[in-house]
Amino acid sequence: MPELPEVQTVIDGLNQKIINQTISKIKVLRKGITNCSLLPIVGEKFLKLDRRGKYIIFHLSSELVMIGHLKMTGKFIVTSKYAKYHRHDRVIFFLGDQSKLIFNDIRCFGRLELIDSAELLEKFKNMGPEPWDSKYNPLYLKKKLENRRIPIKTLLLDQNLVAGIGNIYASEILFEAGIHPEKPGYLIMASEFKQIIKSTRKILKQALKYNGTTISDFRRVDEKTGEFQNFLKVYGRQGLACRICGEKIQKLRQNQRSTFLCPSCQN
DNA sequence: AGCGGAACCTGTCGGC
DNA sequence: TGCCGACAGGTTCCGC
Repeated sequence: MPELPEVQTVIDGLNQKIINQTISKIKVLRKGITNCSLLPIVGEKFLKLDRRGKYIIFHLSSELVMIGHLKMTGKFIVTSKYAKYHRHDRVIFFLGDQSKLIFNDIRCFGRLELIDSAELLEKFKNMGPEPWDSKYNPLYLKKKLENRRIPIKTLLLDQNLVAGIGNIYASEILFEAGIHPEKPGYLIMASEFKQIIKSTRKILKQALKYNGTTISDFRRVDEKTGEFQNFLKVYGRQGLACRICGEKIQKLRQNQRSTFLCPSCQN
């Protein structure tokens, strides 16, 4: 479900609801979600939230940091402590103000991990720059892509290249950039590096503005959907007319994942 | 090192 | 109606 815009939307929602709240009790309803017991953070407060790529970083009033990843179907929902449980609720944090923070995840791929704050740098040391970081620049892309034989679409999904892009936005970014998703890294030209960076920022910024994309599972912290699905130009539109040229949108399989493109606008 | 495929889980949808 | 396979926003591990 969640790529950078969805994760940021969740963080924005959580910022309004859990900051300065004390954790009074934690219920873990499913094993395998956490790397260790969450008991050490009972009694602590949520002080501040950060995002790195698709990870949510919960800074607490202690040396410990909780790191969350939603993977495909994870959700954070804040409701009244009296709201009934849902089928896929996995971890519940009871908060001081009579609300509860629920980690709900249909497929159980998502994770909540406690680490020492001193380990944060180490945790993300291999992750690529954020899309708005000046380190994400044409020279950087040239260095990282010039010897790669695999398709640019697959490369954009590599979190060690650039952080936060997933399967929906990879297709949308390459459509915006006018580049064919099967073009291998080493054949990308200098002008196209610039275009990829520009398109990455433009698409992600638009998606952020509309609170992310809801295809099926993604929900905001208040359970509303995102709205960017209404603005997708290729993802999920196979067989429909390209909004620019009228050509039929195609669907491909790359590395066991769907890719969408306009064969006439992208080459 | 780079690359492809399987695995991790659960649910839904389409075809027969 | 029912069964079966394919597919779903992600990441990691394994083997070549």
